Amino acid sequence: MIDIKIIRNSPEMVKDSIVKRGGRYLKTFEELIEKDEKWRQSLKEVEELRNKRNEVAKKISSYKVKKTEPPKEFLDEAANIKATIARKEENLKVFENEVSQLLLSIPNIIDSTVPTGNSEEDNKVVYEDISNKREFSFKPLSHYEIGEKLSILDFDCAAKLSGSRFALLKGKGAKLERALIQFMLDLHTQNGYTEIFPPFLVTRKTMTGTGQLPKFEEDLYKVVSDPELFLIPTAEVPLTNMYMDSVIDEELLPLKFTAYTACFRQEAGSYGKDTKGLIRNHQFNKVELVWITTPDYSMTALEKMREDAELVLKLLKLPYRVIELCSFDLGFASSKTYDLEVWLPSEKRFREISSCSNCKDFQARRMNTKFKNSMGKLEYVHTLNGSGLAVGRTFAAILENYQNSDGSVTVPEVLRKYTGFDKI
RNA sequence: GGAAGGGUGGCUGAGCGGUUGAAAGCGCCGGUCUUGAAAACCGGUAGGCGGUUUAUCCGCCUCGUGGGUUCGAAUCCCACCCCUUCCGCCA
Repeated sequence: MIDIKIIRNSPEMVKDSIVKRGGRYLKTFEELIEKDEKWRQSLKEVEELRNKRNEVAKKISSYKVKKTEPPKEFLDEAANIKATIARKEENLKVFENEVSQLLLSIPNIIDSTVPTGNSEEDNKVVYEDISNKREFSFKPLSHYEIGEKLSILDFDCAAKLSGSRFALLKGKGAKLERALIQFMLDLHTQNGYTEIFPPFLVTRKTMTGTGQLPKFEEDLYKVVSDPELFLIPTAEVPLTNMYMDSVIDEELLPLKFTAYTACFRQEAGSYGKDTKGLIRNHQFNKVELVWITTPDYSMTALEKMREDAELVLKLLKLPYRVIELCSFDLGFASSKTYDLEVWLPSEKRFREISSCSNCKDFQARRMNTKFKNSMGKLEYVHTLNGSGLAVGRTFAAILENYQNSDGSVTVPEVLRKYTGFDKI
């Protein structure tokens, strides 16, 4: 969440940021301002009463300590105040809850360098590497056509087991998926990331820490037998929350984590979109990157993290480009985001394969994660996350970009020591 | 799932109804001593929120979480969560 003091001191700046996102949150914002006013008024009243109560209690205490009876008028006054407080506190609690819910529903302030835009058309291409883009002498097939022909992907079987938007990998396909995970993790751990294998189920509080809750509950899978537990939609959630409610030594920063996890998303609201193949499934694999840094370093960290994710594509020799998301397309928790997009020959277009975001102190404030700065003061850390990469989409990109006219697929060189075969 | 014990400041750990927001130690910051460092000694050192200021004061809240008892709760009661140990079950 953003600092409510910033909202109070510069409401126009925050409003401007919300408008640039497309104005979806304007109503919430205005309601927040209104409720905050009421809450502070109510708080003032209650605090004054509590102050009175404390003073009377202190007076009574001075008699009790001396083992003498306090005057009856003190006791009566105290009882009186108590009743009033109880009434007013109930009121206060209502405002307090409303304000905190509203505050949790306001998106992050966008960074000043983010291009303003009204649709994803306004996203900016900042880099392109198509040196590995092939000219096909035949009509390139889609990854699911290739996969099904080679019997390494079976969507019918997956649908039988689980319904739509699931994949079943078989034989060399299953092994290629595993090889990709291993390759990515090895690469990142060599680059200074600490590998984590986190829980795939996390609590409501954890989901709130990174911003998936309370706004986006309909995107998550929940556990029916335990309403506090949710399946992670990304490893960003457990990784970033590792330092929830704690103070980190500044010397430990930046912390860099990588993890492979399965990810689970309901994909509500994407009916009819990417219904075939590996692009948009309810369950998919991803290798994630997370940084926890000091505020002055987080923008540099974003560039570094993006490069670490790009390296995977470079080594796999896949054509890709880097997009800087415009204000409209920016995620809820992010203040600045780069997307990496890989070339899919069958679609003749680039598709998102990684998203690298600087969330600044937005998540840290929700998680209560701080560090002690050089002045000895506690300060919120900055958090960043990025995919390094989405495994299923990488799988798809390999099938498409490395397909041969005879229907076979060549395994990228860097993967061969993991797969043990060079052709599918 | 059952039983017992426990969750206190950045950390360790005392307190178990009335100036206790909290002893002591560690750590950290400043100072003395020293050519410098260490040691020793002296002093300082929780966070959040509201108001007032813009840097000063006042107030409120916080001893796992949420309720309750009381004029007053870290301290008593209830529920829940987590940790440790033992038993049971189990990949």
